[in-house]
Amino acid sequence: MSRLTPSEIEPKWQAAWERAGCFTARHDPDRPKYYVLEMFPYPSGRIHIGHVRNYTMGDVIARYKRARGYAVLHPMGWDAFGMPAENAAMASGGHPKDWTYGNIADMRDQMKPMGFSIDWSREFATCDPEYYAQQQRLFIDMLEAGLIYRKAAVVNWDPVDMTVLANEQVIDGKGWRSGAPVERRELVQWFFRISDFSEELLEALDTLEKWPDKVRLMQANWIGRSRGLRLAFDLTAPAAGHERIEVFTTRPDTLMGASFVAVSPDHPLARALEEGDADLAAFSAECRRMGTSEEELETAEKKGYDTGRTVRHPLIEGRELPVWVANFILMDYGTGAIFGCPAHDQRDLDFARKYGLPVIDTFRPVPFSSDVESAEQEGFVSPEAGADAAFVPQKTEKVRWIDHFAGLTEATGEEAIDASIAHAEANGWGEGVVQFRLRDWGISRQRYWGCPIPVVHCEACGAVPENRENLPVRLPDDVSFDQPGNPLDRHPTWRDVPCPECGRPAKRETDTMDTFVDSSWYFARFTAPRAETPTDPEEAAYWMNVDQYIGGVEHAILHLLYSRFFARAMHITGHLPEKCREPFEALFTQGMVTHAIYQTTDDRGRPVYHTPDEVDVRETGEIVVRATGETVEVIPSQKMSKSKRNTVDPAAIVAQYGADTARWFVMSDSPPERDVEWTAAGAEAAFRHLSRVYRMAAENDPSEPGAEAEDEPLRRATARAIADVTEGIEQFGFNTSVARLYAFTNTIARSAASGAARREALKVMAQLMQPMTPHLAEEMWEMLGGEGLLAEQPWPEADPALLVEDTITLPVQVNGKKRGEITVPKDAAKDVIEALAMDEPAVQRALDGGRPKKLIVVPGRIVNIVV
RNA sequence: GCCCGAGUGGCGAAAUGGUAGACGCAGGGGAUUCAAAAUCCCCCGCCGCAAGGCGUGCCGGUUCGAGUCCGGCCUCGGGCACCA
Repeated sequence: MSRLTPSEIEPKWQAAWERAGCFTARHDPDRPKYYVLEMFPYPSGRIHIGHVRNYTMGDVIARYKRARGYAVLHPMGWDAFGMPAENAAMASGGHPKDWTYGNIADMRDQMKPMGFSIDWSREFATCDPEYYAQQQRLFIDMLEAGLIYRKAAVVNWDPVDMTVLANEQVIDGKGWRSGAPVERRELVQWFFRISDFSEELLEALDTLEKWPDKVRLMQANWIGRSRGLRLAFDLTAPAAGHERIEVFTTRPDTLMGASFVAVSPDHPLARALEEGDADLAAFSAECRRMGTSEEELETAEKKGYDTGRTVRHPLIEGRELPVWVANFILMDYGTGAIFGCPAHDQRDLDFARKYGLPVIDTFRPVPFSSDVESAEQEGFVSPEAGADAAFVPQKTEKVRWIDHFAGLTEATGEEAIDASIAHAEANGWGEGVVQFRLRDWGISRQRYWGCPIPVVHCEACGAVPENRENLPVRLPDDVSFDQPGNPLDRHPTWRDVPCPECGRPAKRETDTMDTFVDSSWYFARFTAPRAETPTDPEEAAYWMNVDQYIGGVEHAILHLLYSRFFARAMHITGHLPEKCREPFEALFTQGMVTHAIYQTTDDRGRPVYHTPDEVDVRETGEIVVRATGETVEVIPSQKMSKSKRNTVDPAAIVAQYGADTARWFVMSDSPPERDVEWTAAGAEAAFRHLSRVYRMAAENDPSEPGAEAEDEPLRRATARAIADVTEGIEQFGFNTSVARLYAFTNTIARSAASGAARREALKVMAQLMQPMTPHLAEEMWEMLGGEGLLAEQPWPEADPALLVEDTITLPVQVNGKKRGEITVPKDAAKDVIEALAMDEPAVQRALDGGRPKKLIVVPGRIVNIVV
């Protein structure tokens, strides 16, 4: 019996494709182009099954589009800068560069046997000096275009290791290595002016029709456009040189319910007051002993400090409000100061209750019945009357106002906000403003393994960009990681350079760029990866935009938003054409592959993680570390990540069953957009199926006679399979395409048609399987006498005449419940269908003598009898 | 805490508002075999002898008809600006 042997056929066909140059992207003005891109990987060391899933999806699209006649660009590269390389160097010696390039080599070696139709000649890593040289050029162009500036910003500071920590490295408010409580510290850093593009980035979301709605919504919320009022509260007595506090509010309609003003600990007034108030200074210091993440700020206990100062309410003569410093006010948003209206904001209410501040209703619900005077009579308890829940109705809901300054009685929140802003502007006590949540993008990182910021600091000339002919500013190789902090800071021969402008002694910028910068333009670089400029205009004009971008939802906001900003910046600086302002035409966010995490703890109580192949499941169900027998704690599934070691290595599957089986397996079963919990069962079944298909091709004999009458149904089934599989691929429903191919296999296997007819069906099967299992498909194509390489054949077309069915089966419902079925000619008249439906015995039984009130016939779909 | 998703048999899942469970896994039965492997065929949501009833996380609503649309919850996952 013929056997499928992947270890023989897979290398054979990979070599054949290579020889024929099938996957080299060719700029061909006579053909439509198609650029398919999967988010490039971080070279962590091993590919995991999530990568296989991601790149197989892209490969299915790439191979399909090639068969459809497109000039396809399908490149691969490495997002190669970042912290893990430095962590590895600190943990086990060695150099980040060696670690990174070693990992890249390993991962490339793992990926090539997968048979992805990638143009490897365009490969690059972001840590290649040739790449980051162009990134530095972009930086200088953007600096000159006014898109970059410097300002102070807070970072997580580890006071023991004397180093800046990433949010990820702050665990329960402590540094992950030192265990010391982190502090917030201000550093002067470089920023991209992404917030200048807030309005545009928001509005352009509407044009991204082939993006998932959820991603557009997440981005819109992130940019966070809000209309509100800016107004000032005058201090009753000037304090530390301040006479007023400017606040921004999105709910100016609740101003009559204001009962306190709160400012951020970083607000200039709070800082000034610290001088003469040791308790306040202590409070603020405590606030600063906290990480910088919004999550930490928002989930921390809300705390405040009464400054003893007061402000005057702008509209109520004689009302004075206390001024508090509160840990939940962000200096980065609005003016860093708010007024609190506890009756209509839960956070303010919690704060007011905690510190005994007044609660004043400004509106109540409109009573449901017309014969009562107030909501109270219907049992509503307002916050002012002691309720623990703030009254926060939808802004579209009508409420009854109490003594509103603009004279409102009943109005929705939206109407009230508009009226309030209009009133404030007309009477000169406030100004309507549009505020965005989006902040400028801070890119300075106090680390070695990143793209050096090409700037020199000169005492006379200030921050001066490096001369372009001196690019790249290369990372020095002779550095050590035996002490914390940035090795560039303690590298005098690299750091001390003459000023590019005046030539006097100066110092290089030792911060490097955020790695998000690297990934914000790599897609453009792939169009001309060896160009001496960031892009080549002709290549960019031809290949851009990315027609289909594929990646994880976890990148829905930051990476995609930064890339959208960068595309605009590159257009402004002349590196991309106008049409590239939105660089990704279509986006598909695939689900993550998740797996349980196996954790033990070391003698200091710190977590130790174990990979799935390091543990055994005992008969009792207990899961233990194979080497030590220690019982592990099983943490529920999360996305696979190197740091949690819950990754599954596809190498074992590939070694046992081959790449096609791994590819087939990750495309089947789960819909691509959904997360999938990895289980090893099923790979065996996938291999069995591929073997079966292989055998059917190997054993096909075209001279074998068959029942002539069976040829036609097989041709119909073939046409149906072409239509359904194609639709599945077009709609990213790869799992349904796979299901259709299973069904088609069964149909062929059971068909009594002639050998020749079966051969034709099997050739189509090979064509339809080619995107998913390319090696098997080539082997079949060859065995079945197909011309040339299957990878270069056009996609099969379904004969429309064969797709039409003569009769259809209609379900018959009684009161929405299915009771029977009728089979009718395709174009049966409505009254014929009605009569047939009424004649069904099961229908008669369900009617039970009742008379039909209404008969609904949905042509081609269903009959519903309403009694 | 805030923003965004997801939830359907024992399991992975399918289903333009129109037959819930296609296809696959696991399981059960059978054929072939001296036996086994491999292969092939059949059954397979739950309750019920059956007729039938109940079923898409929970509660309510819209509709002739809801897994699908609307409102309110629950659970799980993603993001929260220095993980990538």
